[in-house]
Amino acid sequence: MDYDFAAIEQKWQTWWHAEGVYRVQEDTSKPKCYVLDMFPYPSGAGLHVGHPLGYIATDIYSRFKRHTGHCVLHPMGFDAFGLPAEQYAIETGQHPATTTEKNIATFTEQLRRIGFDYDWSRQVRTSDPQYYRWTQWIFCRLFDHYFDPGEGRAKPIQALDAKFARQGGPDFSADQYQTMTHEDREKVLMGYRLAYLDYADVNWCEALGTVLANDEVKDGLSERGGHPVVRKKMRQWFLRITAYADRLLASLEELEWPPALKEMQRNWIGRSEGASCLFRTADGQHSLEIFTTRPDTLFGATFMVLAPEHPLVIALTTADQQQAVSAYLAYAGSRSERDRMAETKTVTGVFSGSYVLHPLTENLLPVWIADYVLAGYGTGAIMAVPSDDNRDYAFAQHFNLPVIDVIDRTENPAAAREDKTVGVLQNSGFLNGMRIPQAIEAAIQELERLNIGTRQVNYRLRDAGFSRQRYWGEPFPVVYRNGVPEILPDSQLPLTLPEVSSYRPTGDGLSPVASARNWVHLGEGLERETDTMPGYAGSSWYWLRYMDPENNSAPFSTAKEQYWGQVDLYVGGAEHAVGHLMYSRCWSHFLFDLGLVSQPEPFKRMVNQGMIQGRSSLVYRIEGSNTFVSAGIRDQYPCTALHVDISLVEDDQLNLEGFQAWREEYREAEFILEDGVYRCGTEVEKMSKRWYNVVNPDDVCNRYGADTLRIYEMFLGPLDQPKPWDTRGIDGSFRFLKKVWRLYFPRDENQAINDLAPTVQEWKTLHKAIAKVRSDIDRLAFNTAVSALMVCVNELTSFKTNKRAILEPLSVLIAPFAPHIAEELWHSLGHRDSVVHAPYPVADPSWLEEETFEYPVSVNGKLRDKVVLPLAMGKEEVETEVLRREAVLRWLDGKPPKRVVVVPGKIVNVVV
RNA sequence: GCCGGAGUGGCGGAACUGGUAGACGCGCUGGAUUCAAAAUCCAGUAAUGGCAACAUUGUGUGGGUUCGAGUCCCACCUCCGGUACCA
Repeated sequence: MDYDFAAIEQKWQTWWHAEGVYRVQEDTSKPKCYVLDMFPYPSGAGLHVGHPLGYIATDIYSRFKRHTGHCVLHPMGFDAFGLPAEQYAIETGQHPATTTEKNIATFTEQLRRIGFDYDWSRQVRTSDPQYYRWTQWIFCRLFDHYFDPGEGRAKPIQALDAKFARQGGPDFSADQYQTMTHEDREKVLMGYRLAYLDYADVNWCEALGTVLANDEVKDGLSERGGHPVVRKKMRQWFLRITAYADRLLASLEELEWPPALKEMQRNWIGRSEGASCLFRTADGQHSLEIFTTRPDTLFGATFMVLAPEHPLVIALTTADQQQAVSAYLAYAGSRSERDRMAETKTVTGVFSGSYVLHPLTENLLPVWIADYVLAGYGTGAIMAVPSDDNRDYAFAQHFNLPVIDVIDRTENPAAAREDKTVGVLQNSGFLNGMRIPQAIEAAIQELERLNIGTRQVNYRLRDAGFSRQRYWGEPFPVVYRNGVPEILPDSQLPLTLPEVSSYRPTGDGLSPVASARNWVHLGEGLERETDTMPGYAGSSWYWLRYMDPENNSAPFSTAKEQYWGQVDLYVGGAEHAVGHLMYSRCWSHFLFDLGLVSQPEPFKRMVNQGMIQGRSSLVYRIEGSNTFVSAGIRDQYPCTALHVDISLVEDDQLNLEGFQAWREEYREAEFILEDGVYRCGTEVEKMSKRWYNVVNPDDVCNRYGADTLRIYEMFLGPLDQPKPWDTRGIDGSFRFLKKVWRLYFPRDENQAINDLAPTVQEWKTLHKAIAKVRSDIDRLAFNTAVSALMVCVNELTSFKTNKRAILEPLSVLIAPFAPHIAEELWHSLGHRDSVVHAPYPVADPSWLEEETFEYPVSVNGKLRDKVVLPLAMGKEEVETEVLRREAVLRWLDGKPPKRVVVVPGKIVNVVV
């Protein structure tokens, strides 16, 4: 009987499905384990072999946890709202729901073939009204709450409303608030809600009549059509994620995430401590607020710089500078973000004509305008300290502005200009002689005493834009009554998407939803919001829905949430390092404040799987001809490398007829061969249709089976490293499974499995593998776990092991990696239940005890003695141990040896 | 520039806290089996020298710590990923 993977895999996948072996039921008698994959966007292209890598890893991990007595939740779903489906709808007129449905079916079928242990009954889809009902529900809660900085958590907006009515607010009294109109009160509260409306720039393309996402804009032109794109203010929804900045930063500490990922999140939040400071203009008309992390260098400020977009630019420009400033603003406005980033070396700017007073020295400081200061960070204005900031220094040099050296670095000449810790203050009045950290403190205290500045923490993090002018997303459960937004009562959720006749943008900047007139207009002065939520809305809480996907009265039940708690292991791509993970953490913190989840942090342990790269094949065309030269001899000709479809290449040799048939232009192609064949060059690069190097998992499953695919993907290398796919290497994994098969179904009938007692060697081999595989799975080192299994199977093969006592635990040992063959083997041993729930074998330490070895000891090249020592003993320990032996000492005559050479496991050489 | 991570055979990669470098797999070489091939099995495979036992050199480069360094420290080079006029 041969290893017929196709029949085996088909058989057990059907059986698992029929038996419901992967159905998860909360079981309080067991410890829980929640293993999660980032759910995919169901694109039309289907999967390539890179996609399942992370899924295979979580599958092995979750199966292992199930074998070791955990109640495991390992769900899968689809992030089904998004742009590609909408684009496709625009082009074909098909409803995005239809194409999405079709794509999901393809994905599901591809995933099923690989034999994952997902509980498909818990599947979620973000575009399902029964799911987005609760996304809308959470949005309503965000709208209904504000962040109380005193308590550091979200509270109901009614509490703030009551507080304002009782004690007034920042710039109004209680009486004033009470007498405000409803509209005005709402305006005030809008400044606090966690989901709020504000005006912000969007990428507006007049020609297309639509708003574009950032990645649809290239160099100021629309990616499709190349029409000009301008910034335009529009009223949009935002999430006040900045309110949670401190908490999101602090709780990063407790997470078992890759250090790089945590660092990216830290940088994204970009917390910096410093001070704000007010500079009055010389005419006393205005004051300019700046933020600095170096208040200690206040005496070194010799000029001020405003961002071109700063609101005071107009007011501070004097008549005689009017022209120069207008010209500069026009120039700055014409430069895209990209231009600005690209040429950071060029110094540009213009003098406004105005001066401010230095708050401490009363000196006059000129106010300049330059685009190296960004409107979006801090206050959009800085005090320039050329002595301690490289950009300020370059600017001062270029425009010949004064420099006051305020830091004495003689103690540490190597210190950089912007070094924040090294040096002593000079030329700085009362700060003179202080070290930098001390001076920062003193300066802040002085600013606060003079009431012109205050200690301040600044963040790079911006509030998240939450509006999209698109069709295929969650509708906002919002109605405008005379322009004032109100959320729908929970009983009216879900608010489903209206049917529209066209998915094309309306041309006036509104979402296609706006064309559903009856849906939008509810009566006099009563209109629905026509924007939809962005792609990340549905993915910001989906892991919670898996816990209780059928719930019709709440997003999830408290009891189920308390059982499943945090995600124990989350695996996904690093491309979501800041977006999805930041939003999800924020929503989770918010739900925690509401008492809906038991921990603020959603994902305890996180791993980014590395990308599987493609191995492209290249052919070399001699320039100006249709002749192709083999890779080994291409240096003899001037030629260009061209990508060729890897399906036309076998073992790096080109299928010549196939190549000629591939493209019309190659029909007449001629070839210069080497050794009678055409060899292709290879290149490792991203797996992409563009390079014709995509390997489809279905093809691998057809040829080798899902178990081989799983083993090979894990064997390729560490989970988190990028690694090239090389189909030629897959034979090793396939051979491994065939060897496993032969242990259970030997060719020789006399070798049939029996109940004899295994030998010591057999036990040792098995238990060594158990110990190694268990610890490797724990640290997600699946590549070495597979190696350990290979060693084990190789040894058992050489022992011709056919003992049930070894082979039974072996089938379970292999089960997480190759579940189909394991299930077949398990049943072949007479079991009727599924191997999926079999207890994982435990390593017996008595079989792992160290072996000993009898070391021959040679003194000056002559064999003199023998000592018995553990084989695994270190070289030096052996040495010490040998020299301690009386018998050896006798041969040394008490003299210290010149040299002792231990060849571990072989001999000890002593040279006197 | 800054922040992460990594440089090990022909290739992918092992070596988990300093202790036999190159596990495991691919490829390659030789052999067995076969009419032949595929498949399978056995042996070998870092380099150099040697028939061999073995010796010497070897983990990007140069130093250092240590009885002992791929692993730790310092300096540098290269590659990958992220990020940036962030005041």
